[in-house]
Amino acid sequence: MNTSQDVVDFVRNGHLHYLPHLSIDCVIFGYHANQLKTLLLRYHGHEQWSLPGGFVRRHEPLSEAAHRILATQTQIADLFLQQFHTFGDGSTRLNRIETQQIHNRIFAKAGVAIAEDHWLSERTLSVGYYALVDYLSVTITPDFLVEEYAWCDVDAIPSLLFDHQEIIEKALLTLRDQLYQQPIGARLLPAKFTLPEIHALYETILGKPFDRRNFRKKLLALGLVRQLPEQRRIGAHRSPYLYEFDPENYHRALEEGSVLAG
Amino acid sequence: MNTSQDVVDFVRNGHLHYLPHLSIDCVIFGYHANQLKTLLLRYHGHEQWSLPGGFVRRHEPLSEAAHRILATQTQIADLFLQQFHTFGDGSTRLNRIETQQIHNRIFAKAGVAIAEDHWLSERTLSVGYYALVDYLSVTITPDFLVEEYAWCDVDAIPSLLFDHQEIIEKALLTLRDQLYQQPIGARLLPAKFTLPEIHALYETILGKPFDRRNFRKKLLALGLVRQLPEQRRIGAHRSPYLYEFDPENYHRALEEGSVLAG
DNA sequence: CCAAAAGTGTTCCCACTACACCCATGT
DNA sequence: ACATGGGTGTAGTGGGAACACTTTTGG
Repeated sequence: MNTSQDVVDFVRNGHLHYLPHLSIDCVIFGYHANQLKTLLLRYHGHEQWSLPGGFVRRHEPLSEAAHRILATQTQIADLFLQQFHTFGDGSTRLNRIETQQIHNRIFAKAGVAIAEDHWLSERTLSVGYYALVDYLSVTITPDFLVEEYAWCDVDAIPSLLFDHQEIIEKALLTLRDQLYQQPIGARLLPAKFTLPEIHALYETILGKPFDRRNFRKKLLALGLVRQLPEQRRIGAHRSPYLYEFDPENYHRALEEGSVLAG
Repeated sequence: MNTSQDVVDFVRNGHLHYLPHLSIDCVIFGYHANQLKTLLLRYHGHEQWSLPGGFVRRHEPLSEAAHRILATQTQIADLFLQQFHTFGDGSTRLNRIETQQIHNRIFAKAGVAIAEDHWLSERTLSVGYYALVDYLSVTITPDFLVEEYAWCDVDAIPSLLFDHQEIIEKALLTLRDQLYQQPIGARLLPAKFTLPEIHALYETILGKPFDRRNFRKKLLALGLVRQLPEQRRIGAHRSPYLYEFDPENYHRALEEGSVLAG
């Protein structure tokens, strides 16, 4: 939503166009400087951070809604989006009044109030999607209601609104579970990357160390990556070679669930 | 719902107590005679079969709703229930009129009609849960609206209402993916089972053959099962030994994702 | 010259694979 | 006796694990 008027329209007429009681929350993962990060935002009037999210139109396919929500908040060239869980157990149980207050503080920026019987004040389940993006190719389309955006290291997530903490944790677990079934490496890394980069990425996601030599051996033995003649300059150190994924072997390995050396 | 009056109340006042636009569907897996089966039901007035399902109360945690729905339709001692996907892309896109007609045929048994603007006629997303049960210890609590229940072999599923076909397929894929992370074997088998039983179960779920000797060797090497002195009589053949799971080793192996021999 | 990071090869052993014959039971 | 299904062991090998020194680069 780009203008105050958009927001007012949404609050007044949203119930005609969106499904109540259901939202979509997106955990956007990126990888930079050997750190796994997620994109968070902070609404006007709140100190706590939130996940990007939105609502489903009344006749819109669910996955289409997730893509639309992501597309309106960020401009991401090549997007991988995956549903991972639906949250409705509310470890963070908010009552109607609390929900109303949170929304009122958000929407105050547009000078519009949310009543206690407004649909946004009601209980809302949330479908969680995770997105994998190339950190460097993301640009953000600022939303009228959002005061700031930030990439946060996943091991230093600040205090979050609603049950977004729980959603991120589940997304991380899913990432770990699916590392050998989904093209997670290829989506988080740029087209050309170094061995230390992919090595650190796997260590970060799985939370355990891998022997560098065995790791490279396995990648090459499975034909997952190809070494390029180019090198990258990284300052006062030896220049690492660049690699690229071999799409065919990579996707075959994902289907078979081939596990890398540990 | 046990009586005509229950059904009438539900149709008239359900919107006050349940969340609209959202249902829960349960794929109940059981294992018997070396066949993986799911429990299906057929509503009065329909030739097609359906998954057991229901709606979420307005302030009821989602997983609690799933347990309640299962508990009212079946009496299952020891239940393992796991959310696996939320369906809202509608490969089976039904419009309002078609949805209304399906519900009208179901609810006709109670002599109550569903209007075109009734909440049950509207677009509904579905949260899929799969349950693992010990086939022999399930007893069914007949529902007023259901004409018959049946366990169907998963490789001979009949034509189903709504998008239930897709839901079962996704449940089976999930079962396959999670066989080494969730206690699927232990929940589908009775407390004591034979090696040929568990062997065939793994072959069925993963859809590929395992060498009998290597399979047993691996189970014992990981300490997953203990051989008991008892045997089972199986008619005109040699009596197989009974085994039981070693809970401690079994759960440790699941956490590590240990893979059995292929 | 030094500090920091990247590149690289070998050995050992365990665990997976492949494989076939005998035994128990009921008819 | 026979048909059916269950029980059981070994040998070979390939892949995973462990492990340390050299090279590059910039300051």
